[in-house]
Amino acid sequence: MTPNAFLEHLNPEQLAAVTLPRQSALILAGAGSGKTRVLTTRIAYLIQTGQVSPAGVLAVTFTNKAAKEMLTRITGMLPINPRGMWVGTFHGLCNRLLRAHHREANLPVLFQILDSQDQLSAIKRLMKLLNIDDEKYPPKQVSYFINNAKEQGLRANDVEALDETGMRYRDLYAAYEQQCQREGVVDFAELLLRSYELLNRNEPLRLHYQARFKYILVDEFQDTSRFQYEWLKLMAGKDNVVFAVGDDDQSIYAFRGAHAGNMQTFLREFAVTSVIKLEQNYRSQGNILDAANMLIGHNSERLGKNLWTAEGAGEPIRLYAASSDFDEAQFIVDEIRALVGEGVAPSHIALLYRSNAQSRVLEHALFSASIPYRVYGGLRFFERQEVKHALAYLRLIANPEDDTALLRVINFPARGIGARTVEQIQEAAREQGVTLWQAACKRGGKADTGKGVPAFVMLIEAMRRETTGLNLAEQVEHLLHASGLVAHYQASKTEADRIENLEELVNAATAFLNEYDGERTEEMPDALTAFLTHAALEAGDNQAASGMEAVQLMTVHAAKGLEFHSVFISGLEEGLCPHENSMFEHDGLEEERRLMYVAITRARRRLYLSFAQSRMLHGQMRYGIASRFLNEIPEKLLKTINAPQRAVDASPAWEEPRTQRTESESGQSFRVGQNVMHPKFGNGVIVHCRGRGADAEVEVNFRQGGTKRLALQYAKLSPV
DNA sequence: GTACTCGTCATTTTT
DNA sequence: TGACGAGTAC
Repeated sequence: MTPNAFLEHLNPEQLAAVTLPRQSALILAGAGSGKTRVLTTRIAYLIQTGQVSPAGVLAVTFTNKAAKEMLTRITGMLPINPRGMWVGTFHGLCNRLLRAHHREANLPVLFQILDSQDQLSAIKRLMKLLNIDDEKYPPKQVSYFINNAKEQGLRANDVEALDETGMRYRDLYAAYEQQCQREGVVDFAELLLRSYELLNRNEPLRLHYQARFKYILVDEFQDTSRFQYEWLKLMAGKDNVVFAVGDDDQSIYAFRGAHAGNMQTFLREFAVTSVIKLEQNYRSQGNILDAANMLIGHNSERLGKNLWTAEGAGEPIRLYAASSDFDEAQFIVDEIRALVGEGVAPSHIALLYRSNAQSRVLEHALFSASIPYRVYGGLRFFERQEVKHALAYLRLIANPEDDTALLRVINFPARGIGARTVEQIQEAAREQGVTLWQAACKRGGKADTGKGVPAFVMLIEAMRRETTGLNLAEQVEHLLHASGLVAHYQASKTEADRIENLEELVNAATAFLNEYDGERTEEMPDALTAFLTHAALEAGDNQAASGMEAVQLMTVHAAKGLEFHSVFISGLEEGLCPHENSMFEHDGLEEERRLMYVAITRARRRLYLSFAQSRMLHGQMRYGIASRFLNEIPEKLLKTINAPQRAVDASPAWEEPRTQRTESESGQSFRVGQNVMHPKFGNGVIVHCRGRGADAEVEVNFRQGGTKRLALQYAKLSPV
């Protein structure tokens, strides 16, 4: 291979980014502009030209999937062993760091990682122990408080408590931290905070890593949190360079801590002189890009970018105004049929929506039409309860002091250890300042009954004995049976299908083992711990097996990074998209607009937008008006599809049928769609009319205040 | 211990 | 409307 073979098909901006001399840079990469390609080619280029060895590269991504993809692409370009490179998520890299230096970080060798579920149950457990009212202090709030503090780099005694409640939360944080430390577990936020503190405090170590990682590359930079940015700064030190790739227009995760403002801060603090914009889009046709550009142009806080394509305008964007959510779904089904008839593969068609609840109507319509579909979201593999139970046994083998794991399975499958007994153990453990396991061991009783605490202790000890010397997959296999989990689910009528997942867990262990043996590292001496870490850090796929040709249903968030031949964006109504809750959030509307932008730019060739005038939501009929975002797309790009007169949307039988217009007693006439003014509620749009004369009623969707039903006789409505 | 009822709640989600 | 958690009755 010639030195620069992989540079050949890059466009000028991509090439400039890839071959940039050693300096910090910000690559503003629009949707579909070849972002991943630039990132991976940059790494390959740096190594190929001898500017850095693989060991000098640190690349951060946001999902494990992205990390994997990156490694695959790099090794596809260069015949190198990727081991030396550090490519992974923030959490994955922090884990690696803490494993390698667990002693300095004050952690046990085999520390375990708590996922959010585990964290919450650990908090609940703690609060029960401390006898704290969980009505007054909801465990969810407590976990939010703790994670929030950690995200700001604050330990419990750094937290300022302004009042009684604040003090309570702070104390809970402190107690929680003690509990974690005692049990040798860390939560997600702790991974980041602990490794930050480690590097910050330990100068030789910090200098070591700063000397090592000459080049730091960050993917999806707009999704970094404030603390992750601080972490990067610490890692980079004074001399290293950061190559940040991101798109402020695609920042849709502010609600979980992403801070797109990091981009501006980065420009300033790293004295960035090279900002390269990748604006050529290789995905969508012209009309789609124009719509996206026009829409996002309504946002004010932007670094500024305009996507363009070398391809033609393509088809117009289709807009459908449905009378109801049911009608909307029916329309989508009809169009999918037509598309598939034209030869579009179902898997290249996506149905996007703002919130998961919207999928139901769509699923129903698809199901009735016998169109195969697949819904993304929901439980992931390692989050399933049967898998969690099995993992808890694994965790106990690795470390019986893991109280969270112990509580999970001490009586599952049921072995006659009731809540009262568990409380006694907890009480004893608290009094003696020991872990539950130690307390359980001390607890006397007949062990030969096969029941009760002694039997449980013996079971775990026997498991430890019997699994030593076995490989990971064999260990998993063994304890699935020894624990009684398999027998339990086999005996159950309703949960027998969970066995499949348990079997899948053995497969996952086998697969993991194969990979792990190939890449055994100094940081991960123990396959069992490595597997448990893998399970916590990477929750696995949302659905077990699919791969079948099926239409793809998902939220807009879940669609980020994907592309489809045809995309349907449904539910484009005020209150849904933009979501009503976003109105109270800082930057809320702009984030919603970015969400819409992400949705639009998923489409390659065909894009459908639709909204429904009525929609069943939370068991109640809601009447909506078209999303403001639709008005922000130039009409010339849209082709409106008229609603065929399907069945008039169903009103309950006891109500007057709805009409398009009505007249008040005084003879004033109103029609659906008309803008009106109300002295108290302000401006709004009529969405439905009912009755006439003295009975005349209208439903008005007000800009502020939502939908109201008003009797014309009393309401002082005036046309605008 | 389990099966049932009742009440509550309802963006978006990765690690 | 419907999913889930807590609490209650057997």
